[in-house]
Amino acid sequence: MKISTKGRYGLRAMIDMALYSEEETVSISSIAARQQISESYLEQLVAKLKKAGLVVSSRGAQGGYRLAKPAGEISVGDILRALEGSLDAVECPGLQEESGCETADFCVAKYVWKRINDSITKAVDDIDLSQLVEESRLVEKKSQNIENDHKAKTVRRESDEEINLFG
Amino acid sequence: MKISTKGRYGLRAMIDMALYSEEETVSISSIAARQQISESYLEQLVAKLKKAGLVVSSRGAQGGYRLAKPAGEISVGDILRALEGSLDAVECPGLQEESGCETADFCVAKYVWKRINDSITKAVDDIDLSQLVEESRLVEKKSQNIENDHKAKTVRRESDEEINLFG
DNA sequence: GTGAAATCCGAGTAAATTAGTCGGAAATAA
DNA sequence: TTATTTCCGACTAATTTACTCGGATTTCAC
Repeated sequence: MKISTKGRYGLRAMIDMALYSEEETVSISSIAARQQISESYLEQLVAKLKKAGLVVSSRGAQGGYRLAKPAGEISVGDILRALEGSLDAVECPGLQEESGCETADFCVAKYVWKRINDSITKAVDDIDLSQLVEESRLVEKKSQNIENDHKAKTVRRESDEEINLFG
Repeated sequence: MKISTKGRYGLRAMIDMALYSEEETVSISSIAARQQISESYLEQLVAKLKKAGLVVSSRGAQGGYRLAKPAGEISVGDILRALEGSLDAVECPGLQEESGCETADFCVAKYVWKRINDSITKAVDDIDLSQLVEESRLVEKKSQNIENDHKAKTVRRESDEEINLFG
């Protein structure tokens, strides 16, 4: 019942790309360095993201990757499904019409599986990359402000917004 | 990102027990037969449920298992956690205070993991065994009615209630 | 045109997890 | 006393995870 390193690293890579790929392409090696992920492993993950049409690449020196669409059009669900496959916690045949499951008619566990699946789907499809990029810039700004020790009130307001968005 | 056979079989076993253990204990072998689960494997699962205090046993001939508390006091979350361990899809150290994660301050992926974890927790803790027992009796009644081909309107009303409960 | 920097591609692999099986000891009702 | 049942630990095959590695191909910069 865990999201594997594929999904975990892959989402971080996509956030990284969203942050850095607006003007130029970013290389696997630069993402790997920033995110502390093995380069050769990340290569595989990005290949899946490319196959799913979430990123585009340019080969050769100075090449790299960019998002294939605006960050606002890429949901966390798109990313995780590209890397992990179906996010359904239970692939219960009883949930389909004409199921192959003999006990489906009497089995009420399927309602539980459906609820869990639906709640996961909703959670991941409600967040898109642009929200995470925004949040990321907010966090960065906040830590800068704390370092500089000024504009305390502004910081507090931004922090509240963050809670509204993700709390 | 899947709930394993432990959780899947185990929940079905608990529903079965809730349906049949009100008056008498039920044996592993009878659950296994009804639910089409291997007897020796089910043994292991029920041991976990017992350890978690969800069922009690009586040994020897005519022995078996019963729920340790009323069905209404046992949530699906209790059952699945007893069998699967933590249901968190990501055990992200950045979600704890004083995390060991170096990049936690800048990592916004953690908000995603928190959301997913919370939505799963809510989904499983909102359903208890008594709801599933009720639903199960409803489904059984419905199929009896369909067989007998009468009381069609009553059936339709009950079906609507079912949708309200689990839709 | 040569070299360095990149993506691209497939194969291989150690470790962990899953989904069980098996054999037998201990308890208890009939 | 015997059949039924829980209880317990060890074992195992298959699958999945989390990578690594070697090399082919493309393209920019000089």
